[in-house]
Amino acid sequence: MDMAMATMSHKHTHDQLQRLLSSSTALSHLKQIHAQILHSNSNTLLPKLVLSSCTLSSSSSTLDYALSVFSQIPNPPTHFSNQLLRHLSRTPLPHKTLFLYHNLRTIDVFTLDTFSFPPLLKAVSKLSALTYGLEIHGLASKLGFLSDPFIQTALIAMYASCARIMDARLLFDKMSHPDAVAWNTIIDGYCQNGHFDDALSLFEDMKNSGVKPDFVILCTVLSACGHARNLSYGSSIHEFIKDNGLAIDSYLQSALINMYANCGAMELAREIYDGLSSKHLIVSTAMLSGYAKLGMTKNARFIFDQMIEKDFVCWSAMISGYSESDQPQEALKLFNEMLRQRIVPDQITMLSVISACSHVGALVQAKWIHTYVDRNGFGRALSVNNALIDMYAKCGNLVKAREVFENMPRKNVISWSSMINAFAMHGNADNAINLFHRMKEENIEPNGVTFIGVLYACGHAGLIEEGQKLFSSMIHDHHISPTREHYGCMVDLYCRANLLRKAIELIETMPFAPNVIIWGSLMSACQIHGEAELGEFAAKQLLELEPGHDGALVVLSNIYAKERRWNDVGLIRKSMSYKGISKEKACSRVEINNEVHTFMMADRYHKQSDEIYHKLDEVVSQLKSVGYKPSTSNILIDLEEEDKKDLVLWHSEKLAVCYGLISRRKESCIHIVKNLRICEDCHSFMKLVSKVYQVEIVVRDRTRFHHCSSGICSCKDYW
DNA sequence: CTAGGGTTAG
Repeated sequence: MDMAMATMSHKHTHDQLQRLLSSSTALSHLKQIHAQILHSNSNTLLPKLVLSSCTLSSSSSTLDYALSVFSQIPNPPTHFSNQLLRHLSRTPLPHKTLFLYHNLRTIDVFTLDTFSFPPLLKAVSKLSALTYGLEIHGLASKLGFLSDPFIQTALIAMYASCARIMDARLLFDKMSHPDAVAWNTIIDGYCQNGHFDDALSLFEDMKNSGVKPDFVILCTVLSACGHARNLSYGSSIHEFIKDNGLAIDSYLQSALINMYANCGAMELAREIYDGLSSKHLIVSTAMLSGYAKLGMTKNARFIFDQMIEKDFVCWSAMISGYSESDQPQEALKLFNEMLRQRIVPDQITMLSVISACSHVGALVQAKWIHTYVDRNGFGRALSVNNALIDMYAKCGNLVKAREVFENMPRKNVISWSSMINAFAMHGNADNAINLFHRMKEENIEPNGVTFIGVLYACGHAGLIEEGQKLFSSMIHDHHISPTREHYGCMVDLYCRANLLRKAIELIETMPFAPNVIIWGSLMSACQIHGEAELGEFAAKQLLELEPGHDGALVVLSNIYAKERRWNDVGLIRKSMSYKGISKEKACSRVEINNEVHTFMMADRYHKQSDEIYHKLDEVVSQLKSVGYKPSTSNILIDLEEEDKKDLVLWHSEKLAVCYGLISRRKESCIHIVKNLRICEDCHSFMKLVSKVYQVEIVVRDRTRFHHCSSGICSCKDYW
């Protein structure tokens, strides 16, 4: 490489340049060769340069460079643009393929031949960009290419991955003699759309039609078994492979391992895995994700760390493993490490990362991820934007969530539902409901999830009648049969409004047995409205369903504590410690000047701890002068009154807000994320601080957001 | 010697 660079100063022959092109390993080097090519008029080398830069890396900048060189080539031969299309469609950044397609279209329609369509459709499939798919289908039709079986199969794949499985099926049924590839594509299509049982029955159809299952189809079917958690069918395929003495290649190995792993049969997966002499990258990824899905992230990480060769998929698997197993910080850490090692993520990686960011709830990280997404061309994907809406909402920034939503060129029912849910979470019921009506005006059909959002919004804003109307409209106008979750929303709506009789009536008449969530909602309502007797009943029902449910035990003891029945409190505490149950430790994070600080109750780990407690004293006396009285009614433990006051004052969110007051820049709001529900005392504390110190405070607790300013909270004390 | 399908991440 150094030698190559050293020779750049003098003029090169065509052959020399060609050799340099094949040996280049850096973009900067290719750019120098580019200059030489132009200088020596060896323009016939430009295509070679384009392909070299593509194979060098699939990062956004390298591909952009390749495309810009391509655009300098006058009249590129079709076979060459096809090669480039094919290459781009296989990178993690398939939208570059469509970019090239646009350029080609502006040159001349007939630079596209039948060979151009499969890669184009592949890119469309990866992006699930139906609008492009339809356009390209139309173009292929105009050019008379639809009888080409390659294009037919690619179209089936395209429709299937754009969630139009029926269109895919129609095309498939039109094929007179579908070959193994076509069968596989349609079976895989059903899998992608979640119809695993249909996929398995199509597999039977295929066998009956006389087409012999090949390796590829066996892989697809095994994967269907995994998704359908159909261990018996999966095992029977395994038997079939053994009986027919088929050699098991690395694809089949990973398909088998994955099937067992997805069915939760890690021992069987492990059995195959341990027997392998060399652990192929993909096989290891399958094992890794099997463990990750079961929440066994340590086992997963062990495999990950032992892998010598890692691609973006296994990084994604590990990241999503953390993200889905309640370790979002680890997920983000790993993503940073991935970028440091210059591994290019794709859309799916980004979805996991965005989801991890939502779980963490830190706005700085959220904004950083958003910038990254936009700079690297992921911002066009519908699913990515949907995830961004949810992320901003869960990070407390409704304005940004809305900005993403409004700027989306295309929205689907998930986009609308996410935005409605975002408003609901923040107690902004009016906007949630307005958006719901706007959605209907734009003829987007709401689904069951959409209604969960609006009903939740109504419940949290005390809009009883509106909620009842929507619930009935869902059933009668939209023909959606309510699930247990919908009933849960309605029960909660009545509970919060202190219409406990109606809540119970609904619980008794609904066609489901009440679950933990429904009893929990009734129980909390009783606690807030001081209905000790009914609350005790609900808590006991809950404990019946889930003995040792920590929330129920805590609430039950709170109910007793409020009534000063210390004996009963003691009994519960004893049974909790006996069963080894304890309330999850409370912790709060505050984000100040792009840094995240974590506080536990009464902790002194922070380096400015003294200052924080000093501030706390000051704040407390300030608030007391405007009428604040520490309320100890929610303290579980039977302590002397004075000690309880200290405990409640040392709640982690109070420490966090004091740190915020010390360190925030002027005018900025204080943003706190708490892992549990905020207690009554902290809630009034926050409201008063927002008034006395004229600061906006946003608290995300376990279930919702509280925006406090000028002494008022967005939840209207109703949570 | 340039064309379609597979395993792993959601």
